[in-house]
Amino acid sequence: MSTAASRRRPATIHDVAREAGVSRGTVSRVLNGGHYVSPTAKAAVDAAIRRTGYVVNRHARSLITGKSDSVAFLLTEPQERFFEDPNFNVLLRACTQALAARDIPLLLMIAGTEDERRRNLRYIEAGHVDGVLLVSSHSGDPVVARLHEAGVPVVACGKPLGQTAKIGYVAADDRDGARDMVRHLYASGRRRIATVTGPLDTPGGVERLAGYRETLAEYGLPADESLIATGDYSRTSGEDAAHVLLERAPDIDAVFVASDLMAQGVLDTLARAGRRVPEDIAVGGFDDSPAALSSRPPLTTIRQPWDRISTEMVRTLLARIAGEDPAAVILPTELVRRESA
Amino acid sequence: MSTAASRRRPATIHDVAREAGVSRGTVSRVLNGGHYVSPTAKAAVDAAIRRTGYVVNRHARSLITGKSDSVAFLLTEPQERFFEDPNFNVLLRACTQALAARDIPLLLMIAGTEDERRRNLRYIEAGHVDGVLLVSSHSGDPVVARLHEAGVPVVACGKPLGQTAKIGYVAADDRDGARDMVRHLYASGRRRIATVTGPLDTPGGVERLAGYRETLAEYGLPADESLIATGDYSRTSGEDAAHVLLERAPDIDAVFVASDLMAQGVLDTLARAGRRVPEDIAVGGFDDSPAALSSRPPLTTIRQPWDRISTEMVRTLLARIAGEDPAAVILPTELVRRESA
DNA sequence: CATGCATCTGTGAGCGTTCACAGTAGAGAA
DNA sequence: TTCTCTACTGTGAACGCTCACAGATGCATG
Repeated sequence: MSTAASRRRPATIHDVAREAGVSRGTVSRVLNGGHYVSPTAKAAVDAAIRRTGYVVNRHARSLITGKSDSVAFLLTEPQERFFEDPNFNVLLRACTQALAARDIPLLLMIAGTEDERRRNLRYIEAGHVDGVLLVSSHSGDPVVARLHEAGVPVVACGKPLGQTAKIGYVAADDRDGARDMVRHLYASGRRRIATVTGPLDTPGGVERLAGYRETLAEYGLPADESLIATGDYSRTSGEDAAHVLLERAPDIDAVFVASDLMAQGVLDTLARAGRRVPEDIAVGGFDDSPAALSSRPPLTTIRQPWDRISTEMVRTLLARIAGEDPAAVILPTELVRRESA
Repeated sequence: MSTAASRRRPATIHDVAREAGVSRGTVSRVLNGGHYVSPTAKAAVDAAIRRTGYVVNRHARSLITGKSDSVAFLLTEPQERFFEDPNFNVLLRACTQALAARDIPLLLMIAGTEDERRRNLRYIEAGHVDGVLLVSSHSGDPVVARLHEAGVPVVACGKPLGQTAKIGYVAADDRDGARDMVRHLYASGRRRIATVTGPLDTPGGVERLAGYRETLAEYGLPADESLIATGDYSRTSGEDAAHVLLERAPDIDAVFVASDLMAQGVLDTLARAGRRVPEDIAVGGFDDSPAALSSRPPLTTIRQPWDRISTEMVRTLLARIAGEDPAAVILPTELVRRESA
């Protein structure tokens, strides 16, 4: 068994070449696509690789190619959101797997504090990764500019706000999703439709609000600012926002909430205020997170195609690394009807 | 500004040496601890590093040292658990940050399918990472044996069941946590205490059940097998288990559930069956996940020290990589009293 | 028969480090 | 003085790979 040799010292390209009776160059060519290699040579090399258990040493390769064949998943959120938001999990998992399919490892980086931000940027700018999948919803994030300036390929999740630099991104069609939801509320007979927005320095905050406004205008409903409350995507901020709305406009018959988590908070407040959902007030969420199913009643919500977002992010980033120009990809959302509206 | 040079081609150790007026060797020594370097030379090198913006090329270093200065976080769970279980998030985040503090990148690997498992093992066995943080609760996982066999340092999260190989791990004291909870239920006057266990091929499944049994015995309560139902940590399995229990033993006055998520399911079923919590039946969970707070009523539960578990995993793994023998670390849990019990 | 072109192959050089080793200088002991 | 020891420094030689290049072969073209 020559496979036993794989225990002691890992086989090198030399070992494979000797085993196959060819030169290093030929083995290398087989490894990199097999162009300009005769069928016989290729077969011999493949067999030798199998026999020796050879696996390419990525460090040696990277040293000369200057590429690392790895990608960073950089999260520049304050920590709470990472935990509370199930979308991050789906995103992270799907990105990992989409990359794994291409044999590219994913380096997970969390830049919550200033110190972490510095460390991670240093690492990335040193060229230790070929590209960055960026999750950073808040605008004015200095990281985006730094990365762009350093010439590192970046693809963001969600449109980076307030960014002069042209940077690729993949996002769900927030605005259209919001429109769908408000249309649905209108179609079920609601006319006093309020909204709880996300933070207005996030794309989800502004875009969903915009969709809400457009749809009201579309139906000729008055633009009443007292029907708009702002939250921060947390459950408690949903509770607070609902209080505000009930006080300012007790006659509302529907609320479009910009996230399921906040919608849960809204449901809590509504229940405590004795309002029945959906009989008295319809509630629409956004995200189709697990919370949407476990809430009482189950939330009608907007599903974002997180797995497609992930695969598109990976695809776009790899294209960017290969030299393509940055592109924006907008993916459609889907209305999920449950009992709350 | 000599910093401008950092844009074109990254500075090498050569550049730093020239800039500082010393040899490569001296720069290298400064980089690796600064032993056998005169104060003047060190100062000159430090200044040169700052001026040139030099960052060590890890590939070149790894090529010669044979170490990668990176660690894999390997998840061999079926996908659902990863999403549903908030503990994974805390664990992943804390591990990432504990490693980042030592400038060690974390490679996230998910081995759900057989194909992914093979790919990841190949990568790890090729020596591309120095060690593995393993999250794999089910017993008989071939990955554990493979990694151990390949001589890769591994630290598992939770005690690996059914493993002959001696492998380091870090875990919360499941058994003791379960004892605390059952004692708490007993102290509040309950005498017909049922339990919903986790899968019995997971440490959390067997250990928490063991703690339950021990405590009943401790109080001289009869060991009644009809009071024991098994779930799979999912919410729906909690619902089902509660149905089973109510049917088999309608007179129960308390349930110790081996996870908060299942406890939520139990609460649902109990509510539908018209049983009041905690008046009729007390419910105790396990994990202190966000679900514990958002459920009605809020769950009395057992908190596992996930941040400490994470830092201990990282510490133990690094020690293992440095040559220490594998060690088991058991960390204490904490009873969190809320309204459900 | 020379020429060109496409296909295939081997050979050095070098990527940016670390490591082993040889060597220097200065301090203290014989 | 001479020797030894310690602190420090510079110099090849790797590490395992890819890349550019040179050379070889076969086949069609002029």
